[in-house]
Amino acid sequence: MARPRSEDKENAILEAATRVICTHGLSAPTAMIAKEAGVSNGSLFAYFEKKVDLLNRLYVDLKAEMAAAALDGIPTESDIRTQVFHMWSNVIRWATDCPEKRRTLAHLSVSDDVTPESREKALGEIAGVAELVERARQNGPMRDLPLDFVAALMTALADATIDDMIRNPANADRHCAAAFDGFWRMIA
Amino acid sequence: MARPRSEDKENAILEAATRVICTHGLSAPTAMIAKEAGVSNGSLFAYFEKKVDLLNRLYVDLKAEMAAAALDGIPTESDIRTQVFHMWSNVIRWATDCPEKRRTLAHLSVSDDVTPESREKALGEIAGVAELVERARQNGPMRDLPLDFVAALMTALADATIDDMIRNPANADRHCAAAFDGFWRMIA
DNA sequence: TTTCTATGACTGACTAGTCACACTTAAGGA
DNA sequence: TCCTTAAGTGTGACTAGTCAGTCATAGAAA
Repeated sequence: MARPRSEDKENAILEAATRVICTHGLSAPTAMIAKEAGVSNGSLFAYFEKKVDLLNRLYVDLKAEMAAAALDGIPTESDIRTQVFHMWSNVIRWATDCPEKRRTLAHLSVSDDVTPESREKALGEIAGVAELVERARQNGPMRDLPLDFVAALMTALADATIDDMIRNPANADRHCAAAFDGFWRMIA
Repeated sequence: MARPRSEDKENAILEAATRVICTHGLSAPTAMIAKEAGVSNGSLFAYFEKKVDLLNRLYVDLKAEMAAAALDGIPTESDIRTQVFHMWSNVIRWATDCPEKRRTLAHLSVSDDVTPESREKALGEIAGVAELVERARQNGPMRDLPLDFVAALMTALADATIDDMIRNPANADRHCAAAFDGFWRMIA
């Protein structure tokens, strides 16, 4: 009986928030996000009751998108090292292809506005990644450590590698491969 | 002939800022920092012209303190692995002993308010750490990579390890040692 | 006609930084 | 030893600006 809410507008707000937060940080005004999305200030609050709600939604969405990118086209017939390297490359390609998404995700990751519930949800989204890491380390020296911890070490290495690749594009591929080799010596 | 500016007050402001930013983030009001330091709002701006200046100073100070802690009591007679492990343990002890400083430093590290100049300065403060890493990797598989990159990988691993130890204190020592073993397999 | 969405000016709360005035220090003169 | 005075520091109420979130009104769909 009434005018339906538009999914396009919600997406426009989320995409605008990614762009604006990338450059202005989490203190980016909602008015700026709304303007960038081509939507009125008031409408933003129709789609997301509070600014924190928008932030939490964005965090989960970006994590899910990154996880989906990581698992894209994994060669399941190949040996495990090849598969994990494929995943490693996927994550790094996603991060270098979408620097705005990565930067915004980095802002969100360290924010207190992102609730433990959202972080839990995001952990669920990256289950596929964890499963691959589990198979990779199961006969290696880190086989008795909690999987979460090993996954965190991998994420830390990948993140530092991406930072380096962005700062120093000339050696990007070489450093990407070298860091993966290091990671593999560590776990396998 | 005039009343001298008090170094105690400056330190009180820096320490108060560490505590307040730890819990309230970088958006902590200057008024709150001044109150915590037992100093008037106006005085804070006598010691630090702008809020960013305080933030930058705090960043460099905390980095220097961490570097000093890292190099404390290195057994220079022992083999290189022992020395690097000593440094690794020092950093991790500092971080777990002063969680407020670490958390505030983490807030500052990702902030755009911290200028490249401050980051450069901080890099100078940790030169001793870099020198040790250089000796550790010089015959290993990462000998041809830039030292900065290898140091960044170590920092990333140490940081992820500290996060894990804080979340999961029961296994702290075991994970600390296991992560160092992994790091050593990676570089040596 | 009903029931919702869309708009943007507006509100109230908050914050970085200022400023006029009060106070403190130390050097120098008596 | 005490007083004067120059040259600052210390204070907190205040200003100017910002921002999250609201609300009255207009308009679209059913």
